[in-house]
Amino acid sequence: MVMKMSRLYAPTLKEDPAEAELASHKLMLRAGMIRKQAAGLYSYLPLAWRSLRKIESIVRDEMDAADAQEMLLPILTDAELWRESGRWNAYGPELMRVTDRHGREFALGPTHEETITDLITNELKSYKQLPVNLYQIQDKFRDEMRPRFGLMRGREFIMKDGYSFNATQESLQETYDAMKQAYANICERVGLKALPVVADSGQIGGDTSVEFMALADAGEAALVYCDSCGFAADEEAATTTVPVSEGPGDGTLTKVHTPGLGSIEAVAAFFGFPENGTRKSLALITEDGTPVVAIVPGDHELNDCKAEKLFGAYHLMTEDELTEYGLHKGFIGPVGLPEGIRLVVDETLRDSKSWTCGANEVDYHYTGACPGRDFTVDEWADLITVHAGDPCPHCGEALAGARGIEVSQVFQLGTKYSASMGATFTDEDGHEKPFLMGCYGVGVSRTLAAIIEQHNDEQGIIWPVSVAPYEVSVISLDKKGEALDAAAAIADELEALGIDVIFDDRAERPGVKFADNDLMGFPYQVIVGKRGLANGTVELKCRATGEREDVALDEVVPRVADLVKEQRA
RNA sequence: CGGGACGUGGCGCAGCUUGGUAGCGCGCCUGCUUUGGGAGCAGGAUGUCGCAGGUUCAAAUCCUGUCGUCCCGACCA
Repeated sequence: MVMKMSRLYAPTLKEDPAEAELASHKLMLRAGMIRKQAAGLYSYLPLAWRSLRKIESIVRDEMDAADAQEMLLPILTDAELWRESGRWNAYGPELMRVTDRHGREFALGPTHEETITDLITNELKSYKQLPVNLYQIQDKFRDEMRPRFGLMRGREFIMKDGYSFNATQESLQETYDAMKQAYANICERVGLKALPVVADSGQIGGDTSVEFMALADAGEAALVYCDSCGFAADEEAATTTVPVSEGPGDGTLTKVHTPGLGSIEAVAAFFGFPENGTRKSLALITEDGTPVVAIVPGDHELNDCKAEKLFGAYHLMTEDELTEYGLHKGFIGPVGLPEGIRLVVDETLRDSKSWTCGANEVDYHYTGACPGRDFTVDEWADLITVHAGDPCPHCGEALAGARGIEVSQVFQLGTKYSASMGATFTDEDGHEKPFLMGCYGVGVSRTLAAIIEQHNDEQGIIWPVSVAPYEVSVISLDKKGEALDAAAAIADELEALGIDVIFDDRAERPGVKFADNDLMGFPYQVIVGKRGLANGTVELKCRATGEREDVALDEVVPRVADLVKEQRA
């Protein structure tokens, strides 16, 4: 049966709801696709659900083609497993916890490394059974500090999560590469312009990771990419070799009176040098209480993500702590650092021999400070946040910046979970070894939001055919009579050809129908009215281009069917 | 969790400063007219003003608390 729009549960809104900020969020609410239940919790109405199922089916298709097998794990996971992996505490308040009637604790799965590892531990014993790659599509739960932007960051969301178990690094790399390719295919097929970027592996752990970023100004993530060599990275993870200019002076250590110049900007201006020629010194306390001075080029920031890896849960020194350690805000530097303070310097400064930096004395800076000669560096490390304009680490060309929505991510986990949970197999040589694991996630509901974010205009959503809730809408301009009958017949014929079609049979005025159909974004509209029928034609409108064309009544069905089938991914 | 804003028919908002009858637009229902880009006229329904206390003769309005929502920041698919 052809779906009739008069029966469709899709309450549309004329005005933007006050709570929505992003185009995708507004449009999904306006087009009657989603409704909020509570912060970060949404009901998917029929239109959204149809698109989600299409996205899922593309995901399944690609997963199966890459030799992964679908299964389903329980959403509730025993706290014991989480304690074993150490994440019951490490995951923190983001883990939704529930207690059963016996007082036993469970987590609502935010991801399923523990569950899957526990499962296969008992079943996979030999290298001969490997590799195994399993996936599921399921609701996930994360008690986000700040759910926002509709489906972009929900507390309950749909995710495809997959896990591979491999015997060797080569095998893991192979699976990982296959997943990466599958993810690129998925983005392409759902109509997303996405960039695979080098990522930080974050909370899940492990060492190698790539995120797929759907390019969108509304994206929460900043990324940098290189037009010449194709390198791309999450700003959090990007490394670079920033050329640093040497400071003023002839390279001899000189103390300069700089009264009141406690900022990089002021110091650079004072010396008439770019900020890049100065050195920014930050005093902080690491997780284990060690005082550290971290130094980065004056025009760059300390990267929080990198710093946390190095220092643990660190914090910048408070005024009191600065005093306690004999440091002066605005005039901190590497020369004459008080005893006991560890000096960590960004890699990019390795070859710089003439620094302009604080003198550890109020109102004084040094020029010409030279590492090795005037002070000793305890550790060189990658500390800075890379910016657009910095050179590409591979080819040296200037990096461009963009914003993106992280729609999927692949990780090589290594033995992080298998080791802590005692998940081992027997290798060829008879030795027991922990599995090498990979994990692969696609934010399915977020992908839906990202697609809309990339495909919309003033009028509403513009669905790619592959994920449109309906591929064609047939609109009757009359409430009854020949136009209605002709439209009904066209809709029937299209459906018989396997096209997803919806029939706008509503007793609404044409303007209302056009507005709703544009808002809901069906890729093709077949508009049937008396006027055209008198000439034996109907109008075919392409939502994406806005082009309309009169097509003979008996040609429109094959015509639209072909157009649709061509564009199915 | 820190900072900011907001809770008034289904949706978008006004009213609150200076306490006293709850209002507008959209949507909804009925009728007539209209009918190729969100129609016109006429009639109609819908509110414990987030919740709980307090002040007062009287609270949407003032006070206290509380819950919820949104935005900015730290986390992530």
